Amino acid sequence: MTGRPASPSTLASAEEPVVYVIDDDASVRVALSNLFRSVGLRVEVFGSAHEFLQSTLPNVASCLILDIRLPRLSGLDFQAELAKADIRIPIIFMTGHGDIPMTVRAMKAGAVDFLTKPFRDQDMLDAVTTAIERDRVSRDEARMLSGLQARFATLTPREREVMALVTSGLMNKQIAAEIGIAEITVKIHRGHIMRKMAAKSLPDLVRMAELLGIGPASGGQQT
Amino acid sequence: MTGRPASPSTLASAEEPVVYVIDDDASVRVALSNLFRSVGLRVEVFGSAHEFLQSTLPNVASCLILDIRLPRLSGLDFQAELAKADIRIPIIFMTGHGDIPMTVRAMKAGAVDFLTKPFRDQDMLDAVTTAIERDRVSRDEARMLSGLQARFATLTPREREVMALVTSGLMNKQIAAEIGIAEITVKIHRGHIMRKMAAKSLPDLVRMAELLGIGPASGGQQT
DNA sequence: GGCAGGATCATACCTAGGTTTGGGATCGCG
DNA sequence: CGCGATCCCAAACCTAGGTATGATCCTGCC
Repeated sequence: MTGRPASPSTLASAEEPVVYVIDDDASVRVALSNLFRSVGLRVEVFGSAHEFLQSTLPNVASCLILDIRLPRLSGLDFQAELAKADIRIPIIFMTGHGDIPMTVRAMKAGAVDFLTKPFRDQDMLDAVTTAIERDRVSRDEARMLSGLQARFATLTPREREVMALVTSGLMNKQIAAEIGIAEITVKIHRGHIMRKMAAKSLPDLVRMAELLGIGPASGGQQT
Repeated sequence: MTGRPASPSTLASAEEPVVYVIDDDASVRVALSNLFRSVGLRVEVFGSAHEFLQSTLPNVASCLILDIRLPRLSGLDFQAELAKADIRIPIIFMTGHGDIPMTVRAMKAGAVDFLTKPFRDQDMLDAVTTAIERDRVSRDEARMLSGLQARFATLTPREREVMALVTSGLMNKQIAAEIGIAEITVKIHRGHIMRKMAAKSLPDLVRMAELLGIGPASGGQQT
């Protein structure tokens, strides 16, 4: 199973997940690489965090395995850096001599697992399975949300305002009074909103508004 | 979650939060008790998990502090037991000689923090603040949800069915065709639903359905 | 048996939502 | 300066949603 699809598909969940391993010890890289390949997982290994950052990451479900004690940058600092750069990827830490505060910090920051060396292969594989699944879900959600946001971005300011009021449950006439325009104009805005957002029904639009975090305070507040 | 205070108030967030401490070492109990009292927090101390379980817990924001090494029951097992008994309370672990796997297990199970003795007072206070706030939010949500569920329980089977279809975005005539009744009957059911659920608008009802986890999965919805 | 609650439906009537057609005003930009 | 985008509105017209009145039927229960 080495066939690498060159297809420009956009569905992360439809492609082969990847496991990234960062470790300065070549023997660790080889061992983990073999372990993952033995269960049919794609693996990419790196000798340092720097190398990892310079590679271009495909948009597929993935996870990152790294030692808490990296050469230049500590694993925890690297985790924080990824978060700051908005690179969200589930992390599994390994450590030979970590301590509890480190563990707590890593787990609080969202690490999937924190394995002490030597660990059982099965523990690592379980952690990777969890991490990949978590990333798959997270990517699916992110993709859906970005589609929504793209459509929302095509709305004019007025339309966004009306959408917030519509999804909050106000009637057209109330919206008209609220923003000082005629009811017929609200209806027209509303029609545009439904078409631009590709909402099949009002409940549909309401759910979109929920995902977009649109409350009556989001668009504009007056009076 | 059955302990109901006799007080007329129902808002946990409006009452004084409580910190529960379970430790078999009296000096620890005293020290922590003093620490929390010094910042104006209510404290209840217990010498064992058993004692804690036998007390009736008031319905206020709270958190639990316990040593990973409890006399009879380990802190981790106690955590698991609470979860199994559906007693949700944020837990802060303390340990004198814990290890990393313990820490990981506790954090994965939702522990707020895992402090190694000796810890700085401020670290404990920070953890408690986080835990109390988390519990406050969680209790507020639970209370809101239980109100919703109570109202949903007053719906007849048919009304529940119609509610699922309405909130999924179908028109009355489509719903009528779907379940084989007249459109007028759907309208009547719909009116009952809005009144029983105390929904002020369709968007309102849609959001309730979201919180209740009601999908178009006709028939029954089991999670 | 009779009563309550649930489910069904018809008629009538009203309100709310939505589109089309057609028009007008403002504003930024090439 | 004209073009396009945005925002505004009216009249006409149609569909969808919602309520009230009154009625039938069934079922479980006292």
